[in-house]
Amino acid sequence: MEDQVAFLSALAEPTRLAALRILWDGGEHCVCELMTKLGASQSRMSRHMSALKAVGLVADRRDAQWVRYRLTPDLAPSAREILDAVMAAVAEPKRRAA
Amino acid sequence: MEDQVAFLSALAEPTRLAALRILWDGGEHCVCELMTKLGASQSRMSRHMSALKAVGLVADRRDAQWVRYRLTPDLAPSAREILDAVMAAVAEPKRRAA
DNA sequence: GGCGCATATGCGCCCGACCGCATATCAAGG
DNA sequence: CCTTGATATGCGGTCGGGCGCATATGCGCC
Repeated sequence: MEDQVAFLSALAEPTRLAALRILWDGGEHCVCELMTKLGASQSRMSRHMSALKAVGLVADRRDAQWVRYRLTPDLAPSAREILDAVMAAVAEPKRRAA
Repeated sequence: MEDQVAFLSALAEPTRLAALRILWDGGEHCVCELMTKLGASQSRMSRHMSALKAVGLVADRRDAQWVRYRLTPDLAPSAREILDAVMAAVAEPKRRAA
């Protein structure tokens, strides 16, 4: 169960959640793009991506001077389902609070 | 998005997650039962349940000297889906790490 | 090699989450 | 009313997460 807690903790942070929402398009995105879009400092964004990588949510690839992040393609099914549900919730239009 | 972060934060704690797993049977459970089953102190368990209540995950009902907690019956659909996915993951038999 | 852009990381700080302990509150029963 | 069992809460302490700043590292280019 520890895995799930770590996984959920990784999701439970605004910047990381927002980053995942961007990665949710299935494409690759460099740190510089994410930090710009999310208004985060460089070190902050780098660390957050590192945290997402640590729990296996994202993968990275070096491409020249950039590091391209993407969602882990073969994410475990149970994790995938959680992520799907969370992304669906985040993408939702505003309603009254739950 | 803040709501979702609070919601996920509530899930991202071992004792709370374990408590939800117990409540997952759909029934009502008092604090004394939860604290015993989870090996948590009284104040600790009370506070954790309070935290779950604060984000709308559980509802409570006073029954004589006990307070019976249960999953919020009319949980918002998006929240419900996340909870379902998480519970399914937690309930899963052990496999290789995600 | 030197420069510049992109990224990672060491370091120290701060703040909030979580805890235990003690105490308050509440309900039932004698 | 007093006690007893169940639950909530005020308080202080600890610990870890997240941050900025500075610096290191990686990479391409000239």
